Formats: sequence, structure tokens, C-alpha cells
Amino acid sequence: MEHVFRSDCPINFALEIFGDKWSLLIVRDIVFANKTTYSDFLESNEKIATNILSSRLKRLEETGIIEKRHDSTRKTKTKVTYGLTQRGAELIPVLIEIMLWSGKQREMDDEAQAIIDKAKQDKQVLISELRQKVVA
Amino acid sequence: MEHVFRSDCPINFALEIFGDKWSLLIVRDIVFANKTTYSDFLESNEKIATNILSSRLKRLEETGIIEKRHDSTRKTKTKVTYGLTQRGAELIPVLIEIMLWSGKQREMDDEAQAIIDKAKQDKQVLISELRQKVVA
DNA sequence: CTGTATCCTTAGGGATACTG
DNA sequence: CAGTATCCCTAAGGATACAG
Repeated sequence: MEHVFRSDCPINFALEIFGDKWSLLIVRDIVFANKTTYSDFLESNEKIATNILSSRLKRLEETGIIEKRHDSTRKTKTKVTYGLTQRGAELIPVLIEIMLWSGKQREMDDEAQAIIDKAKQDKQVLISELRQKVVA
Repeated sequence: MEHVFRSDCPINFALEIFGDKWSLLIVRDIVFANKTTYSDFLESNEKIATNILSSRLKRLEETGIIEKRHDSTRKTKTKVTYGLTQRGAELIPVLIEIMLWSGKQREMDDEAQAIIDKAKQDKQVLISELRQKVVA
């Protein structure tokens, strides 16, 4: 059955797709931390539970934000990786604005601060770089 | 007791503050729909329940995103309104990027589309206009 | 390594009645 | 009008065991 939205508002539309406490963290892991595998996501600081990770990966795939990629080079262990779709990569500006907002509210750790500084310096360049890295 | 964050990541920081299905809708109502009162928020299309609205207003106030304003002109009925703080107004760019993302995914209603179009045309101007309207 | 399944607890949320 | 309070249910989430 198809998802019925509470309204046609674009903010609400987005919230119903990734407006929970975990989805954007997975996207963040892919964009900023070069994480691609199930175990990568499990290792992140926020300590997502396996059942939640599983359900979020499924939903993000269903909504066309991430996609499974099967590494065909290795035969023995099927290596599954997740990457952003085009639609997913378009979330990069959203992530950056969120980081900029948070950066104004409190001190962040060094690697995060480096990204924030870069965004302040030239947002478009940062977006392009991240997009390229992630689409490739 | 103070809130303990799952991590120091700026994305996570933001998600723990407004990463739920309702908080950003309240901010949206203030920014784009000129809503300011409890009953205004209740009337929005998504039909928030009174207990949830109450708890979200409280949390948004605690986290410094909105503030109560008591209309002193009228004496009989104490008119309570909510407005964005400076910190809250800094969420406008986040809202706009979210709207732009959603606008790429599907058709939105006319008034939303008008804002999206304006954002595409000149993001900075739109942000300034909204900020001015909301801070004033 | 990539998940599912299960159990259990808590948080979120809908409906509605009620209060200053 | 601006909320609180209550009841009750469902979804989210943590912990852990297990399967391909």
C-alpha cells in the first residue's frame, strides 16, 4: 500500500521520508565519512541498533535515496555496499545547512568544524566536491 | 537534568533538537504561514494533537528556537503568541533547502511552488525577506 | 559480514475531556 | 483561547540471539 501523506507541504513531505532520528545519519555517514557497508554504519558513534539500521536502509532504498551496490570483484563473500542515488545526493545542501546551523549553536569536533569552515568559505565548491565523491 | 547527546556530530545535534515529525512544521507555520498562536498551529493540515503541540512548543522554547510573546495591548484575554528567536530564524536556510529537495521529488501545491520558484530565482533575497518578516 | 527475528521497554501520538 | 490531563494504542528503539 502506498504511503499517504499528512499534507502536500514540501516540508512535511521531506519529514515523512527522512524526518526521524536515524535516516539522515546514514546519509551523513555516506557523504562525509565514506561509509558504505552495514557494519560501517553500525560502528558510528550514535550506536544504531541492528534492527533499526536494517529498517532504515530498507526505507531509504524504497524512497530512492540510497541504493544497494554489489561488489562483483569478489566472489567468496558477497560484499554489499550502499551508495547515494541522484535523489540522495541532492540532500547534500540540506545536510550542509543543518551543519551550519548547528555550528552556530555550539562547538563541534574538529573534523566537523573543518567541514563547516569550508562551507562558510565556499558552499558551492563543497557541494560539488561531495557530490562527485559520492556519485563516483 | 541536561540532555546528553548521542554524539558531537552537528547533524546529530540538530536531529536531537528538531529531528521529529512535528517541530519543523511549527517553525514552518511561523515562517511561511504567519501563524503565531496555539490555535493557529492546531489548524494546520497535518492535524497535530493538542498534547503533542503543547510538548513541542515547550521543547522548542527550551531549546531557544521559539519564544513566547505576550500581547500587552489587550487586557481581557491574554493573547499568547509564539515567535522565532534569532536561533530559530537561522533555521530558514534549512527549511528552504528542504523545500527545494522536495520540490525536485514531486509536484507541490501552488503556494509552496511559488516559494520554491522564488528560492530558485534568488535564495538570498528570499531568506532576507523571511527573516525580516519573522524577526519584526 | 549482512542481515532477521524476538523480546521487552519507552516514547510518540490520537482522541477526548477538562481547566483557568 | 491556551493549554493540561488521561486513556489507550502503536511505533520506535535497545539488547541480544540467530541465520545465510
